[in-house]
Amino acid sequence: MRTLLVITAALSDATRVRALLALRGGELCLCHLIGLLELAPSTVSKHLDLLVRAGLVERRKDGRWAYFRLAGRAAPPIVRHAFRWTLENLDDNAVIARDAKRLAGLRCCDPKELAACYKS
Amino acid sequence: MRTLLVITAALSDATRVRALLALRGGELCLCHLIGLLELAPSTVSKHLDLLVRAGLVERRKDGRWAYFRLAGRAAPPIVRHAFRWTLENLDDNAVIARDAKRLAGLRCCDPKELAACYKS
DNA sequence: ACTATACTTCGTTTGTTGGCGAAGTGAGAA
DNA sequence: TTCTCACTTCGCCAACAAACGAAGTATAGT
Repeated sequence: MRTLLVITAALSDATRVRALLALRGGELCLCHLIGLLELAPSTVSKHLDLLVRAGLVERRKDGRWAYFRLAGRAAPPIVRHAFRWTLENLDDNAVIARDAKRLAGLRCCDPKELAACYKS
Repeated sequence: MRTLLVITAALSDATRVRALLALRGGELCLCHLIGLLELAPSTVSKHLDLLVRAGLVERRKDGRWAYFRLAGRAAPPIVRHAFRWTLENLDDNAVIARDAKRLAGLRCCDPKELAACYKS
């Protein structure tokens, strides 16, 4: 029950669902997500922390950077099912479409060159 | 997206999940759920209203009584999947077990005889 | 050693949610 | 018609959540 509630709570916020969708295409570092979501670093960090705690996302540290990716095959069924449900049930949405578009631009950049990327 | 968030929000509260589980066994009127959840009538009514708005539960009025039941086959896929996910992923839990037990006692009563039922 | 950078944690503010009781609505009983 | 009862709506309060900036941590570069 607790696990279920933690997951539904994590999925009940638009920002977190957007982050989850962004990670479909593979690993991203926090600065990518900050650029995408256009929120303060501390806010994005907290959202991702919630997703990690819910087991939906995994965190990897590399030097100063924190990389996030979707939970993999090792994740418990409840997580994999939740994720599948989310992806299969997203009606087309202006914000999601915009994110996908902007993400393509962000992905091409290494974190180290993100500053330059923002200018474009 | 909006639909998805309404559903996850509805499922992110223990009281509402308990109500949903109680309805697995079939239709219940609000007074049954008040007895089960042990909360104020207004509170339970509000919770059920949220479940109805999310499309997870249907309401039927009969005289003074309001009967609630799980959304049926006519419900959209997103709802049916959400419901299946919820049911399949409930670890055994003390509250849920207690609810199931108490519910058996409540179900035998017509709403009209609930008062007598409470005494036992 | 010092600085700069990437992220996290802390404290505050503001908006939302869950709970209650009181008042309102509407159907059946007297 | 009047009363009662089941439920809903409203108004309030306490607890929680989302946002921010500031301060803290840790790593890479100078």
